[in-house]
Amino acid sequence: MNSTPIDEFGMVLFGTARSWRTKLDQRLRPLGLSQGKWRTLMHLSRGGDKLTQKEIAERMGIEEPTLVGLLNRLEGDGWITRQESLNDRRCKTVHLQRRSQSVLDRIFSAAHKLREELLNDVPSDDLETCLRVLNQIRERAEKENSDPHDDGSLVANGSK
Amino acid sequence: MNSTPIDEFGMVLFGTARSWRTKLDQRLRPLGLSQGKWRTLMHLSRGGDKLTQKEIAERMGIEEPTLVGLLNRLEGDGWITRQESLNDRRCKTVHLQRRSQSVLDRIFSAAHKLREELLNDVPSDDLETCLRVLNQIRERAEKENSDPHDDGSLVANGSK
DNA sequence: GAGATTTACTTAGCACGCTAACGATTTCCC
DNA sequence: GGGAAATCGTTAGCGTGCTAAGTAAATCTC
Repeated sequence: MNSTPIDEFGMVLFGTARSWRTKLDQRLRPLGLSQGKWRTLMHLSRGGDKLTQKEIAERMGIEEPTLVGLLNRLEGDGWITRQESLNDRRCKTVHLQRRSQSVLDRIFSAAHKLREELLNDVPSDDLETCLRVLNQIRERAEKENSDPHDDGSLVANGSK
Repeated sequence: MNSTPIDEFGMVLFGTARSWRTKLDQRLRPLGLSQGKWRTLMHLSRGGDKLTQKEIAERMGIEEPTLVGLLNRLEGDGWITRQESLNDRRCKTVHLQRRSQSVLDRIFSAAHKLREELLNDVPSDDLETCLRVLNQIRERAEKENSDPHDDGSLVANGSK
């Protein structure tokens, strides 16, 4: 009645993502970094000193208030600075401090090493299939909701 | 230079899991439920009124303190009760309230419906491959760490 | 050009994951 | 049997995600 492969797909997806994240957290913790921090630094590094907070949040797939917290901590630790934009005083651009490059190298290296450890004996055909499926699912999930008949009629008798 | 399929695998995995979770959160929110809550109820429903908190946490793949918070909220909302074990007074068993069954039905149904929406046009071969790969990754990631020379000296002159 | 709307960042408050450390109980072992 | 160790639940404190609502600046509209 339950537990078709499809029924457990979500659970496996969540579990795998959590395990991966936890592993990376453990390895980067000695550097004083966490997933949110290194992800932010990575995106900044790719973006090249001219991204606004809005743009960074978009690239990272998180909401702006979440990014604010991350940037506050990164600024407190001295990895980045915020700077008001000249053209548009609503915006702030975010800049890596000079000392951040060395830590970025370690981040990229640790992340790459972990990926290799986790993926090295997965056949590359399978990996590509998996990647394609995941991308397909994400696109579908992010599509603005259809929800043809989500019908509020589910009532939920009780609770809070 | 960058973006081999392998290099983005982690990002895609995280992103897909987040999108899926967010979608489900949105749909179950009208019921006053969140991912943590419905996952807990589901596991309780499968476990059948005799699991201790420790066992539930294990099945859910979360730590005990995390479960404590979830159970507090579920108890506050009247979905479950805690009961001291007779045999071992350190343990508590967790029990679904009668009214929880109807909400469980809706949870299972909403989760199943979402899975179908997200997965229905993925070829089942691909899906199985994907599931197999994910399970393999998770096992690898959860394996007690080897980490033969995680040594802080990783330095990585070279960047990515 | 003044008022309404939109946009960018922030604040406040919640959910849920973690580790570390504590109290109560049980179990282990001499 | 009695002290050490292990086990179970909890509390405390933090990180990272969210939504809702607030402030300041830019833009749109009349």
